[in-house]
Amino acid sequence: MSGAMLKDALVTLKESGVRITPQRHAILEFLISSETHPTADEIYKALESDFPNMSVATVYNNLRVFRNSGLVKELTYGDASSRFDFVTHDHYHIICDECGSIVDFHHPGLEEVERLASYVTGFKVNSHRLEVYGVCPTCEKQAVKAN
Amino acid sequence: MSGAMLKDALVTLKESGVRITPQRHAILEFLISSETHPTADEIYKALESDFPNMSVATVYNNLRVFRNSGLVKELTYGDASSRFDFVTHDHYHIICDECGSIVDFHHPGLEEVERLASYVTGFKVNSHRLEVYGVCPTCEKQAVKAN
DNA sequence: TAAACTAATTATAATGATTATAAAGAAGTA
DNA sequence: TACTTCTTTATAATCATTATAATTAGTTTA
Repeated sequence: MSGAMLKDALVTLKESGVRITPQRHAILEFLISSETHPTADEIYKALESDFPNMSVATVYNNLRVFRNSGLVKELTYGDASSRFDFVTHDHYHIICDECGSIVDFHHPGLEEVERLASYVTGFKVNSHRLEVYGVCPTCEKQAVKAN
Repeated sequence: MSGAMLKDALVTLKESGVRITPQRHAILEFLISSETHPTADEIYKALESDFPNMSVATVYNNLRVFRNSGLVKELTYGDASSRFDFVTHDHYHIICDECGSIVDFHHPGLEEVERLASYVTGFKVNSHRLEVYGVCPTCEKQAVKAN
């Protein structure tokens, strides 16, 4: 079923006039199979063995292409590098304050919040971003052990 | 009343053992009076005339100090520089996709979302981040005019 | 009030993520 | 197959932010 997602993504790209190169194929495939919201550099390193000559710029360029096609979402957290997430169905992220791990969770969209924001500010609303922060079970366990 | 906010902030700092320097005083004052969620560089430039010898590092250092004391919140948006927001009472931000302007709005906290996220993922929740994106009235007017 | 202790500031260099550039290579098409 | 155009590569540049080390200045206490 992740095979179908890849195929769909390739069709989407082709339809918007984007050429399918081996590098693009590999980056997409890696993103889809990945559970970990990788950084550009992690993608680069993961594909190094298959593409020894690939440039980091290629990874960045293509992530931008994918983002512009709506296939990939960029997650930014100030300090560190951006992370990239293949868009499947809508979900939110919860992020561990200790180890930085990112876990998906589903929740109905926050249309009510969007409506209120629009009403109060006069903006025409396009989208929103929500993240929850906390401590993941693994880190919590270690904290308990340490006491 | 913004004078009271500054006074409170200075007390908070003093109580946590942070020295009050003229630079810190000025940065805080500027942040409180500012409506625009400035970047570190904007703060630096704004205070240049009063503190011709101040270093950019001082601005960054002190913004970190203020953040650690809970006085200031850092807003990160990937591409550009971080923006800094003096914490008054809880509010969310709505951001214009066209011109980047940031406007505050108030909404009851999303405790329900936090609860669900915690339940689904097993995380101990600390906080959340919510932003709404759209087009501000000014940009909307210009878009209409352009058609 | 002045000495002493320690933290803060300054100037500068370093870091690290991301982007720009220009030449070489490869997709897609007639 | 040859052509056109987009993509990749390698490298240098940019820009925000942080580290460093020397100097300066708050704060405390006698």
